[in-house]
Amino acid sequence: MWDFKYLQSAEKYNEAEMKTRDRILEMTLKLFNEEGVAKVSTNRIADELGMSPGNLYYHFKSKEHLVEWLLRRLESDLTPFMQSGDTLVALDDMWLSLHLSFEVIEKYRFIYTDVDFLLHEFPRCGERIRNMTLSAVETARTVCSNLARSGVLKAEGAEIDDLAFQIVFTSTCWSTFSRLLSQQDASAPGYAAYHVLTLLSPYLVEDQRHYMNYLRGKYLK
Amino acid sequence: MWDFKYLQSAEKYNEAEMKTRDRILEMTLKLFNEEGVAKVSTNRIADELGMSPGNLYYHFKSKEHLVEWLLRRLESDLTPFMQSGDTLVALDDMWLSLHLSFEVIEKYRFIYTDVDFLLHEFPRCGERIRNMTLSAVETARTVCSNLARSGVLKAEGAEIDDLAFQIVFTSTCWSTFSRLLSQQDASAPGYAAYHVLTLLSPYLVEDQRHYMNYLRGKYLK
DNA sequence: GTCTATATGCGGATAGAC
DNA sequence: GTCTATCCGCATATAGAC
Repeated sequence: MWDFKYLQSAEKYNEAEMKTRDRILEMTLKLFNEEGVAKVSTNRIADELGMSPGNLYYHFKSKEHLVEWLLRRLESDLTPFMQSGDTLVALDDMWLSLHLSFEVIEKYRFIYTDVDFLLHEFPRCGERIRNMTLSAVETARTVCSNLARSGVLKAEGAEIDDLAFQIVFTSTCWSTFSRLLSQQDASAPGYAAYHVLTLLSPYLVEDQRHYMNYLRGKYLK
Repeated sequence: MWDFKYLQSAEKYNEAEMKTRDRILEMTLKLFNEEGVAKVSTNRIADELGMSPGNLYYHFKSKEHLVEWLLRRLESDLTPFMQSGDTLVALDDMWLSLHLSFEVIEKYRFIYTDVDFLLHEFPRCGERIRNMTLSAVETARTVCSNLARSGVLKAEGAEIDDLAFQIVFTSTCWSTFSRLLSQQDASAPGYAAYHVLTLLSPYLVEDQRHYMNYLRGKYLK
């Protein structure tokens, strides 16, 4: 009987805690994306939530932990794409996968626009970002190899390596560059996909290139 | 007679002042590059120079002014390359121009690695960086057009625009990405040139592509 | 030009009451 | 879980003596 009550109250306890934790993480993500990690203080985050700084620190014991948990979320949101390397054999599959992963990246864009700050300020987070990026290169290489094997892509050896590298480079740095070029930047994820497809374009076999130009065109309304 | 003396002393005054100003700017550049604008305080810069904070503020009345003067230097170091668009008709010329401008960019890399912070913290500087980048795109477009006209490059219209855009994107963001991938990063400017040449590669006419692969190869010791 | 001393405020983070 | 109050340190920037 009180077992049940205990469980209930434990559940309630967790639910409430998770709710506050999530509210904090969501506000943190919003502010970090909008104003940058360096400029947004923990006090500021608490303020915007109508919450005391003490309470925020009850849930996350340092600013670094806020970054770390957001990074975990990014990692887990990207996992499906990182594991799909071998299932992508057609251009269509690859395009969809790219497009969806850019939406994830755009959601956590501060990780990329503030990467240099994170590298210096929170080395442990920097290490995670580095590892994530390195395995993204591996995934991209696998995808390109498979596209080449299935005859969609005409590239070999070093060309594939360079291509995979440039795809990840573009994915990683695009938000920084697009924010530099214009303050209002709603269309950023679409253009990232556009530019990655542009990188692939010259290596595609003729008929696939036409199809891809059709896909690319859709990003330029 | 005291006219002369007056001039002399005015000169001395300026020499001394310029020397201190330059020492400050050089140390600032070094520290900003190594640790980021957000992390390096004006007190820290003064400390490293064995100088008082008051003295530093006598020469530069705010942190923003330090950034602004370094930005001016970057702009003036890049000017020759920005104006050379129409004189580059061979691949060789373009390559050399690229290589040299990457050395300049690498020298002021903090401008690029901290661009998002600068955009938020010092909007006036952000505006300058944006304008600089936009005119770099214009220059790149001119260069690509000329290479196409002289038969080195096989590209037209939208392809040239995309290419120019990607060249500037790569130049701008390369240092951020290379720093993400490895802490020790001496070879960064070389690799930036390598990747820009890789972007051009598929659009070059046959014989030029072989020559360019030779150039690219030199970056991979 | 350069220094010492200092104003002023905000940053991250903690203690202890409720 | 949440709040109030607060510690401590460092940041930018200035005043005024030398």
